[in-house]
Amino acid sequence: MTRNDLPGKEEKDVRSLNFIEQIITEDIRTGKAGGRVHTRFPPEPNGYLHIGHAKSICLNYGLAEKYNGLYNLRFDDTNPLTEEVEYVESIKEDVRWLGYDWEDRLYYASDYFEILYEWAGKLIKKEKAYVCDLNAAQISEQRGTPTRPGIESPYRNRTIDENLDLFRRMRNGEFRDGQRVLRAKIDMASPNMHMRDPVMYRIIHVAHHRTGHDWCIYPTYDYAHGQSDSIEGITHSICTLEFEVHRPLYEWFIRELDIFPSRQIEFARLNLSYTVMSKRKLLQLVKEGHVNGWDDPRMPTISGLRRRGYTPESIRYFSDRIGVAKRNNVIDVALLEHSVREDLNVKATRVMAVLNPLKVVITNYPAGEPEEVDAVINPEQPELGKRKVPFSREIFIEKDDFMEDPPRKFFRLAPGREVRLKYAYIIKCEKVLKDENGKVAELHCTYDPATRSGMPEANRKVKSTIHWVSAQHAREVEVRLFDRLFLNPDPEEIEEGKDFKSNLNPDSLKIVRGFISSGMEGARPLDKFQFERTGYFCVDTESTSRNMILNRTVTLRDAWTRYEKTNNTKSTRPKTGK
RNA sequence: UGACCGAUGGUGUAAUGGUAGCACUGCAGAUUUUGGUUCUGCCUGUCCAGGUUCGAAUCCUGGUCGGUCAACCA
Repeated sequence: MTRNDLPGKEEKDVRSLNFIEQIITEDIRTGKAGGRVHTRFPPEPNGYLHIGHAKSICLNYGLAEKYNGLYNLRFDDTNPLTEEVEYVESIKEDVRWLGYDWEDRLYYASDYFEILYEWAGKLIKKEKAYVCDLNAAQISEQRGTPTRPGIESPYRNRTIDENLDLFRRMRNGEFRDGQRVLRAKIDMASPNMHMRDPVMYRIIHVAHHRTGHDWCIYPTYDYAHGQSDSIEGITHSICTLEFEVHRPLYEWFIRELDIFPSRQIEFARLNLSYTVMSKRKLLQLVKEGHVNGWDDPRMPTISGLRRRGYTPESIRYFSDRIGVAKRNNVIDVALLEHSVREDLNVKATRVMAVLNPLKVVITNYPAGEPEEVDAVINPEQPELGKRKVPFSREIFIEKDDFMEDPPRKFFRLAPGREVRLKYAYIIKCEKVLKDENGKVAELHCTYDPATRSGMPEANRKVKSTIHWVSAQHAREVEVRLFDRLFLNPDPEEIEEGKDFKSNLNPDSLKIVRGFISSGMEGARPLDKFQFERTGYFCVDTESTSRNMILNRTVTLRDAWTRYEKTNNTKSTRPKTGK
């Protein structure tokens, strides 16, 4: 599946553009910016990228591709207090992994510090900016509130020369952190708080990850972002909703500076059910050890999803499916799961693995005479052909595939019943052996030699087909069964006095020992497989040849479990009042 | 008690004054050597009240509900 080949994309192109596409289409029609489309993804290198960022990346870059434009990667690195190269590297890796190539258009806001400084001087000369000696608390105090206008700074009417001199000395390092700031001179009575003489520069005597000690004054987001867009010729500067109130300021700087007019467009950020998305909360989960790092497969980070077994294609498909609008949304995580299943169904090699073994002895099968049967590599890709799988007298099947006293809708193995062993024979359960606790320990079955797959008798109808692994050929592996990180679709829905972590799912990770036989020789980290009837799995990055580790990406859709669940719920679990 | 933004099935998203469509979820059925995939069918929706119009999800007015904004964060 290539990027422009997403299912559903074509019908979508015929009609129904999202609101941003409509704006772009209109801008192209009217010849704005010469009909050019140029977007950017502007992360701050202070954390890891998550699925919400993926939405933004796919949106920004997808739009550029769709309209034959260009896209940049630009690090918004204007705050040396929180930013680090480590994050720059992980972000680049994640964007590249998603399948996007920014070619030579990798930029940093810090590339523009010099021209930004110059432009600030220009604003001072226009009497549109001034140096203010108030401290942070005073500025905040004087800014007023959303319902009450602010008051003007006593330093607001300094002369141009005095401002120029002070600003130069700020840069020269003559003042302490926080001693003075440069402010835009706009309107302290504006109903928009961001127009009340916002800070443009602050003094921070800290080394910057790229510019080192060259600077001790740093531009704020509002002063740096729009100008960076303008410098790069960004036509459509797409950001999230909370920046909507910044737009008048974004446009004010561009107008006063008389530079290329990039246009800011806001969309609603992604929220996903059963997870949290804020960097702060994600960081908390990592720091407090609720997960094992940023790339823990349960995390909604790009690196976590990658390690979980998600493919770039599945994430791009997902981004395309969720759409773009301005209203707040919560996407059902089931759509994300659907997206990987759809991709992996076509790609993943099928393999049989038993995760919860029950030993079966086929009493009429010769001992010490294993044979090989043919297994399909991927029914969605018949051209891939078949693979040999060893079969023998003693095998493991899944505990869940046997019930001593089955309900009517249970089609699998039970005393006296027949099932088909996939790719092999039909067997019949003759005897149930139990341990001292009365638990089922082993099954004795007989097989029908005439039902070997491929033979005419094999077409006999049986109610179900189960997977298996030959005991003598079985290789033990570690299997990590992941589930949703939170129990509540909205982790923020909490009782008084508790926080979102009280909604953590205690069973989000279960580690079991499973058995595989053949088909996974030479598998490398992140290789993906379907364990037939069970789910999609990928080789973990910590997997070694001695201890192979498989991560469950997602289960297969499962009508039986669903049926079982709804029925158990009714009989065994008392309803909690609602 | 301000300004700005938003409101379409359970969840998302289209329809831009002319048949409310698509996807996910759920349910039912067909096919199936994966209770997978595929296919078919079904359930469920325009926040409320007025107005304009032959005709309103769409335009207007008022309300309701939700979100954003008072970092020298981005």
